[in-house]
Amino acid sequence: MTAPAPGRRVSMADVARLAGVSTQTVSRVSNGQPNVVDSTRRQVLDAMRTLGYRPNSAARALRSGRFRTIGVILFTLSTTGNMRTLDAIATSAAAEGYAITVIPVEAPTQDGVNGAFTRLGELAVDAVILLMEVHLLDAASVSLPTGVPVVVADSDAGDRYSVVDTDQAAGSRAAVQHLLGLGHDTVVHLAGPSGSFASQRREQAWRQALLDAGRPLPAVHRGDWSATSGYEAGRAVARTDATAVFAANDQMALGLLRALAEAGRRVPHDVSVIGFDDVPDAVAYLPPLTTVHQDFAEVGRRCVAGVLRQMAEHSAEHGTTLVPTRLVERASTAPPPAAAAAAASAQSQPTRRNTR
Amino acid sequence: MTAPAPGRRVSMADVARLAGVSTQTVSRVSNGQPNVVDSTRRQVLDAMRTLGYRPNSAARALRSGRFRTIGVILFTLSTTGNMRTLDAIATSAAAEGYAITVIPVEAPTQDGVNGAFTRLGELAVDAVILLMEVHLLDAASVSLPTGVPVVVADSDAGDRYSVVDTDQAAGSRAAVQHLLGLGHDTVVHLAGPSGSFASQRREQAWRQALLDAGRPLPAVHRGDWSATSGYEAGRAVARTDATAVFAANDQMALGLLRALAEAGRRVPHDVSVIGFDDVPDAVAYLPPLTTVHQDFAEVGRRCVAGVLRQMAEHSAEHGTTLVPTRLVERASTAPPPAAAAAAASAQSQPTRRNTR
DNA sequence: CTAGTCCATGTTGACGTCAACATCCTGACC
DNA sequence: GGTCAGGATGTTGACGTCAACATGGACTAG
Repeated sequence: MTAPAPGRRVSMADVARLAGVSTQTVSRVSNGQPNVVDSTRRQVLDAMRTLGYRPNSAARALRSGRFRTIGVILFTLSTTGNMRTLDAIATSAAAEGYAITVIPVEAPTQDGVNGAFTRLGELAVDAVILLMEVHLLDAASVSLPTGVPVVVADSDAGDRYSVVDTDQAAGSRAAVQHLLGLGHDTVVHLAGPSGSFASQRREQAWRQALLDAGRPLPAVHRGDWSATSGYEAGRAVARTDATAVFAANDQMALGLLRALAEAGRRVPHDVSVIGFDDVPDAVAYLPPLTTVHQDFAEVGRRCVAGVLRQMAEHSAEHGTTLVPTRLVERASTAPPPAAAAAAASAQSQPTRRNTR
Repeated sequence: MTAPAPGRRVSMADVARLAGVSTQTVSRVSNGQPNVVDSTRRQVLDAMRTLGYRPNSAARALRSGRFRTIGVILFTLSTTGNMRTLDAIATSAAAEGYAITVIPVEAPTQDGVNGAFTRLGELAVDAVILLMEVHLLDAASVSLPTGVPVVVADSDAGDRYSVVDTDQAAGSRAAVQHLLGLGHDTVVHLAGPSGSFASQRREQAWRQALLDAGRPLPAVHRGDWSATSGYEAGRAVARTDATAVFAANDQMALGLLRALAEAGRRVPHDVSVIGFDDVPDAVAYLPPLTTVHQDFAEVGRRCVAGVLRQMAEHSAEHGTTLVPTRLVERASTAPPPAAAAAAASAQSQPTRRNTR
């Protein structure tokens, strides 16, 4: 009989026996090679269907040295950015016939990263996408296996790795300029954690934009990306006479909105608020949040394209690719109270700038 | 020389040559087997380090028939639930020495599911976790490869598969009873899409809870889980005299809160709102949202435990495991206006129930 | 009619690892 | 000193696939 031993997976040999051909012919049919006569091909396909044949990817990988799999190393899926980027990575990798293996790092510590890298060495991946800030990578004593293409997202290591990132600086600049353009004297910044590269970049761009416009530079409030930390910072902001706040992400902006509402400061009438990310919920915040849209999907696509290119060209290119942002105007920004009042009293007078 | 050919990965043979032992001894050291003398072991380990040896997982998998990888099939990562469950799956799988391969389904259509299942057949996975509603699975004409352990999350197919799910019914009941306990006459429901199993379960439990309490059954408002749809529904709710709303998820509750605020209905003073999920941001909503906490991490852990158990026992068990929920009381629920007024005017009088 | 060409199909061996079996060495005990 | 036990180490082959080469039949051209 041609029935394979029970409990064993169907192999090419089983199919070949049933179809009455050699395993090589089965291989050719399986890989869609052209030099097989139609009648033979049909026989083989029939046999495959009958037996429920599935190519053994382990044997294939062993033979070819390629797993058709990309590893993604990240700390947590529980941030909007990581999740949406991963989604895009998985989708565009699938389109190229690659699978995605997720390698979580238990804790954002040196040990955690080392552990992930050690596991990585044994994992069946052809390339690696790092979804994390590279200074943690530097702290890791284990280096990446050589010869494995790597692309880093969300980092500043363009001189050593291939990096894909959102254009944090341009986005932040757009946010500040939008507020200044509305007539605000200056813009307060609610920054992310000081250890975060994205946070640093946004903060620096905010500072530079104010400097370039010759505006006063208020003290920085700092959160940890969470809505709760935004709320804490918001209570402090509410005690000041700030008229415009640029929050480094939407979640902190959400907390900020709540703190301002509780303090009786109306948004955008008394205070304008702008966020960063454009999370799906931002449109439903109270009020709907003006924010800087990040194209995470594009970041993910470019990460995949990057590692595939490195694989194809056998190169270890480096350099930074910046994905542009887009300002999404909703209802949380408006001219400052004084400017609005001035505009109301004398509509002809330009309200480019006002002093308190 | 012992240097391996450039471009080739280091194999056991290379290590064996450098250490002056057989490949089998290298294998033994690599797998931590005890019957190797210390001096030999040291030599081998040194050689491994020198050459940067990493076991070839393809060869290992080919030999053992096990990939130490679990496939997770899902439509999108862009829902809180999927993302957090996947995070937990990845973490607990890693703890057991398993990697996670993400298999995205392009579209929630029959074709999309079929495509994913076809790919699955060739993928290097030992087991599968399905993060999707099973009615789509039924529509798929391709069946799961036999002999592969499967666990389904978020579904109702306990009679055919091993299912892990949140206890939707108990959570919904708790939400309704919380509101009734505060003195509301009845509770309006803002349901999820009618095609969703989770949505159906929550809606049914809400209905049953009201029936059990002998309360009137208001018409159902329906959204699509998004904050925007919650806002639309909220505008409709605001035109009614409803005093309590149970939203089927937090995002819709967020939109609902905005619609109520815009309509001048104060939460919780005029209208109480309760959500479902307990997303991290819920604490920063305006007001902070009372909601039903889902333990996605536990769902993920049990999914992994389930497939591992099936692998170990070589069984294809089925049945449903329910993960309990927890009501988180924040600031969006309160007694209804009439009851509050009555309580204020006559504190001694019990306010169990009030009529409009 | 024969030499030559092209193409379908078959045969062989190698990818890297590890289980099973084979061998060899050390040391204990009579 | 000889025998034997037991542990360390080596040898062989198989897992499933596919590239490279081998074979052989059909058809063309001179």
